Amino acid sequence: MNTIKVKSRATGRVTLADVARAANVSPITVSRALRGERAVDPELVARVQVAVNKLGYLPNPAARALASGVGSHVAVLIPMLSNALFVDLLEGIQRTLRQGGYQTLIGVTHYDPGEEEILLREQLLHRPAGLLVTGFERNEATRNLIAQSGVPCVHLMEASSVSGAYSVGFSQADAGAELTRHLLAKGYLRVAFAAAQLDPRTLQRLAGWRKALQASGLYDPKLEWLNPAPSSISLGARMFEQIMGQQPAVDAIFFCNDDLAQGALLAALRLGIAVPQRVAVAGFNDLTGSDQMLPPLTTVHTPRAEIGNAAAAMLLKLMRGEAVDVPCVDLGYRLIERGST
Amino acid sequence: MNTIKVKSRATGRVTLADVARAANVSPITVSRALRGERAVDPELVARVQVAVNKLGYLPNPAARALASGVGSHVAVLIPMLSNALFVDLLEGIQRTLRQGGYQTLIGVTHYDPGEEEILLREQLLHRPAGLLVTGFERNEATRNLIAQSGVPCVHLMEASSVSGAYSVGFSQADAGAELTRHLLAKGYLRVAFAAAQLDPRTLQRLAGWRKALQASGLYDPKLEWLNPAPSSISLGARMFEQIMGQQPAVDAIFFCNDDLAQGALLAALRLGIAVPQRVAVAGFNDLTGSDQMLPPLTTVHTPRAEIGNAAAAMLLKLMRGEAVDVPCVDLGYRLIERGST
DNA sequence: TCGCTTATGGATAGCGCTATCCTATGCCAA
DNA sequence: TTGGCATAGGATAGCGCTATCCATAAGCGA
Repeated sequence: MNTIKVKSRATGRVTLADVARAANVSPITVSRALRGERAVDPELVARVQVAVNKLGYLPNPAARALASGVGSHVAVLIPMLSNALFVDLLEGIQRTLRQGGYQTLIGVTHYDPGEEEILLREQLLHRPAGLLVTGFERNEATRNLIAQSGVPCVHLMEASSVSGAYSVGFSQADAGAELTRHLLAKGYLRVAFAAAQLDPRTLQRLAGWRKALQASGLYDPKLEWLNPAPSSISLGARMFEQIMGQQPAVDAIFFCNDDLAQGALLAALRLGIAVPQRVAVAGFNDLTGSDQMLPPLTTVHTPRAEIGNAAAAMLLKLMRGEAVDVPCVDLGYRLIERGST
Repeated sequence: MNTIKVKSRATGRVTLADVARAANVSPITVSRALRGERAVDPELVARVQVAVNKLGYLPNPAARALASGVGSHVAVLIPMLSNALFVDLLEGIQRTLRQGGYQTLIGVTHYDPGEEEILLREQLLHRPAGLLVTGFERNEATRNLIAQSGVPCVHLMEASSVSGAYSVGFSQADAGAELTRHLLAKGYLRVAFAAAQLDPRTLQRLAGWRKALQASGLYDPKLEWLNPAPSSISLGARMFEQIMGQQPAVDAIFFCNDDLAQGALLAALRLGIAVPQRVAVAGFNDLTGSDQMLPPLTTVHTPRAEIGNAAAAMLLKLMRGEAVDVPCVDLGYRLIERGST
């Protein structure tokens, strides 16, 4: 018998080889034409394009990943999705990355360095083309993993210029200090700082608050209210009651996140404590609803969607091997004064 | 010259072939031992395990995907991350899927059927092992894509038993009706329904409300306040002002989502309208902060984390080719009566 | 004219797995 | 004994791309 034995596992999908045949060029030329890698005669590129459109060719990401050793997705590690801040950040990231042809794989670390390490290991297995991580603080193993992986990485939400690292964010410490100075300028003398979760960025805001108070000679460690529990509206309410109960002299409270501050405003309403007359309340991040509170909440607006966009755009450049002129982008913040101070 | 020409693009990572050599078996046996596919002599399995541990072997997902034609991830399509409901849902999904060894790829449709279709096409390119989509309503092209892809799919948040489809959720219509009956039982006679976004599930709750009112002979089309804009706290405030301005006779309002209801409660506070004396307010979903409002918000608690878990577990079974006994799981809901009604 | 470099198309050989077929072995009924 | 059949290991051949080397052509100074 002289029949050719064919054991095809063909999936029926149009492959690069089909396009090559239709365009009458070699497969590698199609590959190069589509990726823009190396120079290809414009006429051939056009022929390939026609064939691609006619056949409806769509590249197979798995094959591409296997052959090139790098995937067509970006791994994003963020602490928590229940903080609206990160939802906005993610929205910006996804939008920009999709336009660049990359998928976004989200890993939620729950603020746990160990979980972050595990997640990163898993993600690295999938050979992401890029990495977006929140802030700079993480355990050594994780830092080494990032460095040794050789995967381009941009750090989110902070703007410190750690040598050789890329980042997009703003100075959390400056923002904390500025909000504190606003309160001082308003005449408040005993400005408490109330925080939950105590992640690195919260602690930077704390440092900013401390610095501003110390500069005015008004710093007092008893004004620090730090609670490691997760941030939430109800925790804000509890902390407010606690502070007012134990330190009646406090005349302003800077909450490290708007959800806490919103809880505090609701608690004040419940307890009949006048804001801002009896005590002023300020938040951070300008989350949904803060402008609807009673009174509307003074806060600091942070440009997280823009940070997501900019970080993704920077990462796109890095993944394409293009040069990034400014490795550390500071997008600033904006004090928003409302009725609560 | 008789040197062997080696042009290795080897990545340096431990491959299945390395494990096979170390365990002194063939590569395919390693593959089978690790996947549990086909029977393999327990002794060989043990030898393979030892080799895997010694070498620290980790399978390459891209190679697996290319060879088998199916990826090691699940695509999830949800409408929006800014509704906390979906964040909780996602958290449940991710947790369960990760334990099953699958990655989660999130696509946000922004409640746009066209965008859903585009996202699905993109995702299908990546040959997901499974699919999780929100509800049943989508355009025909998208439905066909799902059906023709052959990818196992579970529908989230609804519990209707569409033939042949898998779903985990609860009856939105029943929940809407029950909350309405609660209001009627409390003696309210002119119960308005105020909704935004107007997605399918919202409309099902609307239908439930309608049915309950009609059953009591209290239905009046003028009590329907439907706004296609995205749901938010501030929109809730605006809608509340509008309703109270235009229909002073209304004595209770059922908002289709807690964010609207929270906005309404804040507006009531601002306007000096007593809740529930002058008008009762109820929400839906029991989102964060609803229990902290003034007065605390009556609402319907929906088990979205559990829905995520259960849907992911069902999908895991389907992806493994196991039988699913109950294709349509109803996880129910729970009326939570608080001070606002 | 000869080399030399710079473009550009293609042949070849994998990337690291799994589907598929084949073979060897053991067990049982007839 | 023999055939039938289930069990389990392995050889082979891809999956659909891209990295790498090679070949050919063009440009150009000496």
